[in-house]
Amino acid sequence: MLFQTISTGAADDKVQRDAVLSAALTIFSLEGFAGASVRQIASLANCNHAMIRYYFGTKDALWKAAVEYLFEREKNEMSMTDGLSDALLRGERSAAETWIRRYVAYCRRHPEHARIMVQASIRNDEKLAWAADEFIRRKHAQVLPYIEALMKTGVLPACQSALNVGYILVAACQTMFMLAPEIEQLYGPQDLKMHEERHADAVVALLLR
Amino acid sequence: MLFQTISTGAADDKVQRDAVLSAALTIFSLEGFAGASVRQIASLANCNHAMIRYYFGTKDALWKAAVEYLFEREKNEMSMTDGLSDALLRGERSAAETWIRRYVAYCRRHPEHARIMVQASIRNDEKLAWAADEFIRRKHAQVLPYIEALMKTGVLPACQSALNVGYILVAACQTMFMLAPEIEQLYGPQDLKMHEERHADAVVALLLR
DNA sequence: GTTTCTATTATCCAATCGGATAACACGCGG
DNA sequence: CCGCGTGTTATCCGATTGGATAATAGAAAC
Repeated sequence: MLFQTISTGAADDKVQRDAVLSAALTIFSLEGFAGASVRQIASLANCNHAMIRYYFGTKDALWKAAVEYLFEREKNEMSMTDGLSDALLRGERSAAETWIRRYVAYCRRHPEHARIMVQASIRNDEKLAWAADEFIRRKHAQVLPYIEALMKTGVLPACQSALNVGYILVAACQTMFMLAPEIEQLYGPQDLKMHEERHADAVVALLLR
Repeated sequence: MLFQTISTGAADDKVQRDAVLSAALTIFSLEGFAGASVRQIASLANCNHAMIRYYFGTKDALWKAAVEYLFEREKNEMSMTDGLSDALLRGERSAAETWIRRYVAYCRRHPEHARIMVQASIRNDEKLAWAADEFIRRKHAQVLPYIEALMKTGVLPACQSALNVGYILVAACQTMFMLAPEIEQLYGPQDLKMHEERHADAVVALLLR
């Protein structure tokens, strides 16, 4: 079985596989795809770099597996009750506020999400096309109707393009945590948990009506 | 002289030096620092990679020279008349709108600025510390008083932290152009000039009161 | 106990990298 | 016309990389 001399069941495979994928997310997000080395990821996950190749194949495939793992985790942590989704589609302000607070909390907990995807979106290569087809397009199709409904009820100001508003909203939520190292470089160590509440307040105050 | 067999004056040095720095900005922003190679940059600038080492030193030094060039250009293109700066410090709405429109236009023209600095701000290394000391701190000291003044007059909603509002504002302006490859991957080739106006409208409508 | 299959590690390889140095070209002062 | 110094290129080097393969270990089947 995976990464284990003494088997204690299939769950171990998953644990160790998750350790590799989690290490991959960390290294890829911090170093970029080109700057990350499979050996570095293996070292962080306490395994041999040939092991990673054996189970995940090429570095590209490892990146895709890590991104799949990332979006799967996001789906679990950000899953919407039907009630919230419906309220958003009705353009209700309280639903928008709940949604923003949950997303800001997610961005604080998992800054590697924005980090890895922003770097992928800057480099216009096959991996971006794959991620777009596999995840990003789907998310746009989910979020843009919310934006349009919120603009219709006036919770978000009416604009020509919901797409632009969507990018502004998402960027407003995630950028500060994505750039946490910059902020700590400028202002010293930060209490990010405090920033989470403060930042969600700011996003709500700035964007919602 | 620089990169020239037959001299036609010192201006050529600057032109060729600018070509290298411009190429460096392009490659660094697209590939990241680790992913960029000095040979690739030299090739884009039509010179030998040893040439770059001769004039700029290490890869780190080249990156710093490129970032210096970047911020110098920004200073030229985004320079404020005293009138605009004073109006912002008085918290005037029209000044805020002018400022946002100019910054959005800059982000559209030079997406490599956000790309290179975001990647630097994610990787917490010596280069980030250098950029923070050299440029970022200064810019914060310039912008945060504007934010505070605009909050005081109610053009921006009052918030606990001007810093958070500042990051939201800057992120709202730059993210869409930084991620242009993603948008084109999703929706096909875009008329970014049209997006510039549309996006500035959206930022103004969403953030200003 | 032996065989077999698979998980794991050790090793190897060609390519590329940043950086250093040697070789070269060529205008300029003598 | 001839060194001389500087701009430029060619080449070399050790390190690291992604990837491939050989060697090994160790549990399960028999």
